[in-house]
Amino acid sequence: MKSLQKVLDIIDKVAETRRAGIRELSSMTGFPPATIHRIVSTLVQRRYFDQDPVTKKYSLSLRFLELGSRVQQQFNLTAIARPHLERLMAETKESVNLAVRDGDEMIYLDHVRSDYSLLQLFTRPGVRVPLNATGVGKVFLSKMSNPDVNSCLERTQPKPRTPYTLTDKIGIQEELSRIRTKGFSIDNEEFEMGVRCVAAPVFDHSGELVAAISISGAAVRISQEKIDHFGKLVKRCSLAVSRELGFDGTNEIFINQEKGD
Amino acid sequence: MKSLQKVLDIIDKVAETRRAGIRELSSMTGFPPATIHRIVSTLVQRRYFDQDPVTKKYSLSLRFLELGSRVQQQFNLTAIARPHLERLMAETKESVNLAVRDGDEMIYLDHVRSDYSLLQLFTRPGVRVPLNATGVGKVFLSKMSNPDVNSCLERTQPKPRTPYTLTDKIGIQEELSRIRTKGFSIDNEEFEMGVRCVAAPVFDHSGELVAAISISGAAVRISQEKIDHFGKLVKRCSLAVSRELGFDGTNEIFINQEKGD
DNA sequence: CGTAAGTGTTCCATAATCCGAAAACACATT
DNA sequence: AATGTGTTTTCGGATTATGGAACACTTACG
Repeated sequence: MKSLQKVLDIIDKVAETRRAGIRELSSMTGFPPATIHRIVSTLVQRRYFDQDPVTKKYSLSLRFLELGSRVQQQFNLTAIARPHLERLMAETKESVNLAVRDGDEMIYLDHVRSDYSLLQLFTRPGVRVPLNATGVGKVFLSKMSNPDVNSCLERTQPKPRTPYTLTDKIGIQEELSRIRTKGFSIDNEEFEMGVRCVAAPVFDHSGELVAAISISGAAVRISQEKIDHFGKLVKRCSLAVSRELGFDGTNEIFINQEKGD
Repeated sequence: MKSLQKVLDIIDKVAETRRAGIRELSSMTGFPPATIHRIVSTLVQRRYFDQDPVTKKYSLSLRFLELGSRVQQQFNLTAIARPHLERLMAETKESVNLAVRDGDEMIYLDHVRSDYSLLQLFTRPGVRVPLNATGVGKVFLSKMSNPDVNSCLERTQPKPRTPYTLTDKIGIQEELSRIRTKGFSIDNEEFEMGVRCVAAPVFDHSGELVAAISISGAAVRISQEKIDHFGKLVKRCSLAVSRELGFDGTNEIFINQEKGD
């Protein structure tokens, strides 16, 4: 389906640039303006795109917000987790997030913002973050086999986001084995300076890892001593969600479950 | 662009049904299975659709959540309004919503849930509601001319959602003129039994109506006496947002500004 | 004020691309 | 093993997308 490929290229480019004109899209994609115009005007007619009447530039319409909302609903995980996330926020006074893996990235499904903290990590549902530099991502890495982890790192070629970001294989392997022992992961200013996270896994009825829950907040408030306490709380919360999904084990299936190569 | 029309038909149908197989889509759209398959497999390849490996059914992927999130960000309105919405929630202890008009419907951009109320109106960002039966929608109707209101009602043919829903032109015209006088609109169990809303308009720098903010909560808690007080609060809040958008008038531009036919 | 440069938009002959009936395939269920 | 479900592949034909070129319109500049 060659023409559809072009359509999706255009949608991707418009999403990247937020708003773009026909000529602009033409030079980015290499398709002639007439082709772009035909595709884009169909998208406008079907209300998938908006066209600014004065600048003539095109942008994604609210239709995508609507469709995204549908997708979020389909994950009844979100509905199940909500009350637990709110309780965890109340217990810790820190923001709480729910994320799932999508390919080589994590994608946030939901979050409960702390009313107490001023510093907020930007985790709107739909935002993507790397696996290696986040608490939720490392939870997923820790459940993968060593070769899988390596090939994932190969593919994504993670760049250090802060001086603390782990990017070398050996460092990451050590970190993952620590996570498997403790049952929760820590992001110690590895994604954003000044922000620490503590994250734990959510399993479904079959014991499959389906999501991760994290507490995130200013490093000044999440001291080293607090981390173990928060780890306990986030594990309890994620276990409660797992239970509602029909999981009958414990978080401790992590322990001593080193993934070999 | 005929083939793109088919693609969008398929996306629409999958969004409606949440998940669908090829046969199912074929009978819904009238296109032969081979056509559906070609389109859908391209969408899967480009990660716009997911295919359940066991049931083979297709669904919208997280890509749509991502794109929807982008759209929401583009409305920096959301970012500007956020703190005001939170303050309004704190003042009223009721849930607060931000919505914009999209065609003949309203679409929610953001909401702040009350921690105090058990009964919650379901207003996730991206959800659509009719213009005539909601507080936020009536704000937009009240800024339209009578003929525009009538033709909008003609197009949408609103169905009563509760015994209180206004659907006749004369009743609505009276209601709109009341809104123009008061500067805020009321949804008195017109959308959902047991739920009352109070909504006010947000204007941009050019004085154009761009959004509406509403307080929504259980009718038992939002008594008739409270409505005027809430009206004052929601007007103050929406005016504060309007000011941040560069608006230099007052909400009272509604008053005595009857739209003629 | 007029010319030039830049955009979005429309047209149309050409052939590449999409189409869809039918058949093959995969996989449960009986 | 047979039946029924639904998915996937094939392939010749013609519908449909293509893209160069012309047009309309706005903005930038001398």
